[in-house]
Amino acid sequence: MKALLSEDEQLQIIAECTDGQKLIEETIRLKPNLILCDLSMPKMNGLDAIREIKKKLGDVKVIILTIHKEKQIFEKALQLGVNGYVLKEDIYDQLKFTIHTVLNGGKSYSAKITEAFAIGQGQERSELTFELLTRREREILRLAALGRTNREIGEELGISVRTVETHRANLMQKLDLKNVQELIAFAIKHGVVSIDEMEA
Amino acid sequence: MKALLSEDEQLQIIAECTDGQKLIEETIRLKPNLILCDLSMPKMNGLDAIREIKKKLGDVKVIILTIHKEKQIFEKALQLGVNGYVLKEDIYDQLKFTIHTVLNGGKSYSAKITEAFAIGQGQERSELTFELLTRREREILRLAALGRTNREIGEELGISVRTVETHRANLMQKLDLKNVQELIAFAIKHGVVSIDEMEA
DNA sequence: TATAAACTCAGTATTACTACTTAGATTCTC
DNA sequence: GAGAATCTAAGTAGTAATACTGAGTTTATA
Repeated sequence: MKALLSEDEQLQIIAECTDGQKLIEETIRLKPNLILCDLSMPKMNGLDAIREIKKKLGDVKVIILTIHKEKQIFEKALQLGVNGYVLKEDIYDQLKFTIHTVLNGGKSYSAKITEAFAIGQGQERSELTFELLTRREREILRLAALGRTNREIGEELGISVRTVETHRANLMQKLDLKNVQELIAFAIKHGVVSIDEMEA
Repeated sequence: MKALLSEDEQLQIIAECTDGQKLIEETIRLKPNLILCDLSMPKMNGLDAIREIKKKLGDVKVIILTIHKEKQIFEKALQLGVNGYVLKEDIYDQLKFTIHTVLNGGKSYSAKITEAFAIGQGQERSELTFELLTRREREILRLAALGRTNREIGEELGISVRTVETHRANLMQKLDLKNVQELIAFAIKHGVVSIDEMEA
């Protein structure tokens, strides 16, 4: 997202904050024109941070980017005087446009692709490492990423736990993954699982 | 995403497929107007699946939604006659619009929010459960989601492994999480970690 | 300043995963 | 049909996480 926004010459990203406390500190220090922030952050809730900021620096603009469309939260945000409120689901509008274009017989290719053509960039490394996996290994990668234990995977596929362990060890080695977290990160980045189908 | 697309009356989602093989089978069975698919899928690669489909049912329209802007992949997709190619980064265009509106002194609130107002829906459960966590617990949630072992977390924070275990157990119980996968899913959904900062 | 909340640490036992190796059965391919 | 790749399974050993419990110390706040 940072890379994407940086492409816009009218924008300059001067800081990134990992929690609400840092957000307040950095805002006071750097006095930005605009803050783009989520509501759920470590240490301090986004709305609380914004309240602090608006108290100390009333003229800074704030856009909320969140998944929350709960009335209470939005009203609270409005009371605090936020300038923009973007739902994460809004960002799919581009996709909708493409769908309708295609359904009407047209074609639509991402402009960024053609731009990339001119520059001649692009690497396939990660796609290739994924190709190294066998069918069984991908199946197990998926189930493991979804939170199944080896025992459950074995039951689900009708094979021994030991076999699952073998497959899992092989795919971990092929992809150079060190733990479950990396396995999940890989699975998400390659579309083997989506965040939505993951529990919790 | 399914929920989002379903809102459009002109669209009707008649199937969802978890892998390339099922995609082929279902396409032949249901003969949809349009297929929206990723490139990375279990069992069979997206492009291979599309090749099969285009061979058997030439008139079905296909939109690729992917993170890949590699020249080779896009060219391969073009050769197969896909009708649309959407980069996942394209979908941030809506966000860009809001940013510029706000920077120019305007305000911009998601239309979906005001719609939701009329219906009066919305729940805060997950936001509240997150609030249950203490500062220390959120710190440990974050580090655990990023792949650190309890031992590493202890060293990083200068506390005993046993303390980390306690915090971890407490936060798992508070959030009703059963395993690391759910922990990660929760962390991602609440913006405690982003997929990008996760290794692999 | 009392009281609660948060943070700290450990004992004990169990379960899950990882590393490394070996090896037979099946399936695909040249 | 030979050979490779894949799928299957297990032995052994070690590491990591979880499920309980109990308990002392610090910190915030009413």
